[in-house]
Amino acid sequence: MPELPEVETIRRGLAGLVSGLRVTGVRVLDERAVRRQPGGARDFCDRLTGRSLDTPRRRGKYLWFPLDSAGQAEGTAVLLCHLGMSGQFRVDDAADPVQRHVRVLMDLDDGRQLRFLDQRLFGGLQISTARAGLPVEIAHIAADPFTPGFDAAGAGRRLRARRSTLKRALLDQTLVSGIGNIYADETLWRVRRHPETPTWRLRQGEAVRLFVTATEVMAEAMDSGGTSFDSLYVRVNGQSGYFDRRLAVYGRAGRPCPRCGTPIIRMAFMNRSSHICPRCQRWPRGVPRAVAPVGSPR
DNA sequence: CTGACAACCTGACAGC
DNA sequence: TGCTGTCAGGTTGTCA
Repeated sequence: MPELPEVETIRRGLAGLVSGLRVTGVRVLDERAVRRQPGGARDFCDRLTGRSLDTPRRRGKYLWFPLDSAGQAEGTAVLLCHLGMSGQFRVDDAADPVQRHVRVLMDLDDGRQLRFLDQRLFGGLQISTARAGLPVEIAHIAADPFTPGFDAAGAGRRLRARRSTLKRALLDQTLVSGIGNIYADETLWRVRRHPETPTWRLRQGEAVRLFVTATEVMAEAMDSGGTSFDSLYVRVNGQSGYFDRRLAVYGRAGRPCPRCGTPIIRMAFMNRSSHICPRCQRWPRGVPRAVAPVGSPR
């Protein structure tokens, strides 16, 4: 579900609701939501209780709250969060009924609760340490296009140095972070490139253009509050995003391409799907369509 | 370095 | 009605 625009929408919502509030109590309703915490749920609660949440930060699809940690020598403690496929944050009155799939409840000192929900449990929370402003677990994640000082030219050079294909490269969080399946497909449609185009085939200007386009798509999505297909992605206040109305190809197989009217097709990609316009995004010249399985007849 | 694949999970939906 | 299979926005680790 949540890619960069959704995570950023959530971050902004949380910034206005919980920044500066103190966590007075923590309840882990499903241990799997904190399985990345080395000391388990007990350790998670101990390390979070009594701390104040600073304004949340984000890199790519990761979100974290610096915790007030004056006097800590070896780094700043943070509450690190990844939403996986179905993670959500909600801020509710402590007396409000607890929604389905709530995994962690955090009491705040203004009488409300920060609630972490996650249907599929691919996401999770942990208490971590930040060094140089970055939680150590995500030091390997590349900057995203909205990171101050983002180097599009450098990203373009690294993309062209890869011996891979465009969609794989766009999804690679160690090249540029934040882009997921939706925005990769939308970006490739805008630049009229097929997902299987070899990375080394782009000229430098085209590679930079690819990331600039991805940035534009995601900025527009943020303006719409993100993309909601169902209740698995909603904002902190429960509202849906509405960028789905602006999608050109993702999830639109069989519907007309907004540019040329040709029906959009869905194709298998890494146990998932790619959505393309077969007319705007031609198969790259000289690239074999498919490799015949070894030993297959004729 | 690159790719393929399994694993981590739940639930909605289609088809029989 | 109920069973089975398929699919879904992501990341990580292992193996070739």
